[in-house]
Amino acid sequence: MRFSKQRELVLQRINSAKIHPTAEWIFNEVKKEKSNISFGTVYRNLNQLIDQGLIRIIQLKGVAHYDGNMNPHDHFICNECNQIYDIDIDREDFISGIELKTHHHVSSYHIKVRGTCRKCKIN
Amino acid sequence: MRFSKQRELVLQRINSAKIHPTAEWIFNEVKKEKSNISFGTVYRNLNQLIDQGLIRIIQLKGVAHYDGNMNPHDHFICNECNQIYDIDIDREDFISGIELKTHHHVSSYHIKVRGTCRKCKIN
DNA sequence: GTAACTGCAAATCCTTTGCTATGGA
DNA sequence: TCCATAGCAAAGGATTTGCAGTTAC
Repeated sequence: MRFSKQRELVLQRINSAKIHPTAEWIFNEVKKEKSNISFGTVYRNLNQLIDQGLIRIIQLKGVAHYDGNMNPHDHFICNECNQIYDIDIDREDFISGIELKTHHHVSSYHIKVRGTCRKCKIN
Repeated sequence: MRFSKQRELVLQRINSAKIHPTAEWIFNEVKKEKSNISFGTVYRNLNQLIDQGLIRIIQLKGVAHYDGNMNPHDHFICNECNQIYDIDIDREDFISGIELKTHHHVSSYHIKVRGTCRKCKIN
């Protein structure tokens, strides 16, 4: 992968962001420093950074958010303000544990597990 | 909510489906019985069924899938074939527990917790 | 020099919406 | 009758892609 100022800026903004930004947010941020950057470039670089394992994508209501923290961790999404918080999950006393630790009110959770299914393992 | 043949068919297909279908799959299935149904109708009914708490939506790679099983449960998504399996998660020995039970190979998981965050609780 | 990268604009994909017509209660 | 719902087609929002020019190495 060749160096590019645009990709550097995209990664920088994700890593310094306190939120889990969308492509649009990143685009607007990078634009402040490189006013002629295009959306195509932002998306192309985001996909490359994912392929390189430097960032991860979080789909929320069909909109992609990006996260530069590659340490395994989970997320708390507020139903009101839609903000995404990082959380470390302690599996004992699942919900009460989260509530005690974070002071959020938990109404539901969804665990998404990925891997290779038993059918595909054979092939 | 008034009765509609279209909505009945949409719900029926979701509930009898062994997969977690997309709007497109549901549209094609219902079309077999009601050839003039439109995509708009399918989407409108899907959103209504969600509002009524009769189905739930699962976002996967930015595409909506629908699930008629409202019992709290989680999902296993195969990296190869993208099939979505229902799973019941036993929090002890998280990954090994899933692998033993399902015979899938787990490479990662992501827990999405929802609720009201500590900031929004105040307001 | 050349392959990767860019900006731009058009295309694509999924989903929603405006409109007029239809049909359930 | 009356209003929720339908079909159709156009609009919308997010993301990808084709192309011709530019840049890192």
